[in-house]
Amino acid sequence: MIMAIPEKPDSRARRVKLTCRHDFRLIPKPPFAFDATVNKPSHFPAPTEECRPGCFWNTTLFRDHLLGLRLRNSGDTDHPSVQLSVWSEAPLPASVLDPLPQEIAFRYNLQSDLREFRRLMRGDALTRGIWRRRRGLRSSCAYSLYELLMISIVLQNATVRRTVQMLNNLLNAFGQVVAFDGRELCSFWQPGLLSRARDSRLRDLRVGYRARTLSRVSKAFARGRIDPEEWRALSNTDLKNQLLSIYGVGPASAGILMFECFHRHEVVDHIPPWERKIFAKVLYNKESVEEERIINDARGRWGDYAALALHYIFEDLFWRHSKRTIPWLSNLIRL
DNA sequence: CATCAGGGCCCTG
DNA sequence: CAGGGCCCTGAT
Repeated sequence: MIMAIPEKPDSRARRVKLTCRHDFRLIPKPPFAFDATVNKPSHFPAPTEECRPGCFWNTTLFRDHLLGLRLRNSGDTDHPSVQLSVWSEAPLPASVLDPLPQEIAFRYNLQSDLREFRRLMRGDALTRGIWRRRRGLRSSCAYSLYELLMISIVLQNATVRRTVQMLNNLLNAFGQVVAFDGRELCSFWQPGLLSRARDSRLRDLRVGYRARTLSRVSKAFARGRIDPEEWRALSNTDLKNQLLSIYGVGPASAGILMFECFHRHEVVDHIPPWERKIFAKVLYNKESVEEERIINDARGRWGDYAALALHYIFEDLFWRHSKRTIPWLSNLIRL
């Protein structure tokens, strides 16, 4: 488990209280592992979310509305059910409320059919046990594409500590502190707000050369020229090309977005250096292995589910690490 | 004190 | 298509 301290919301940020509440019930396709889907122990802690067993809170901007979300497990792996509660400042118009359950179902990939994947996992000696422990885990993202893009950008060429620092600085400067359901979380900003910020102001937030990227991406979103909901229908190749066309998005960020945001479980085109070391150890018991080899082997073993299988292996490792420290893994997590 | 790589990406030759 | 440069930070 990454032990960086999630900083408390800062007094510099504006505060807002969300008092309107709407409730929905979502029924995922079984098997569905609630905790393993909402909580990714390999991720760094973000002040925009909070996680407890059986419950998850986060803020997000959806169709220009600031929302506080709570997902609560009200079923089990084989009979899944999720209570979704949504808080907002004012009553939400139908244009936001109606598509919301679908949106959340998409973000958590609730309707994914895992039968073929299950067959592949159980047919492989390495993943059989992992499937037993984590069956029903999905690729998921609690955030919009824009929000995940901001996270991807602060991940670039940075260690965990620095990523956390950059994100917190940005959230404090441009986000809000959001109170709902008895807790306070940070929220991201509207793209337009960041697009108008001066370069020097961003530099002061210690984001370095990423200032240019953050600003250009925000401009593109503020202009409304990017419609991520349309991109969901694209083929893997077309989607990847669209993502790569975004300024500041290269192979590593495209990989994150393809998998976490768009749930493309087939696509493993790139494995970043840090993950490469971890897979080298887990899959080959070696210090380092060629990226090409890891990718080809994964495709051979898990076919169209190579990315999802690697994700299961990775998250299972971090889940076990959070229960009982795995020394070699501690050494690879560079704070 | 200096130097350097780090969970990339863009741009140039 | 290889490699330099880029902001910062902590490690050496």
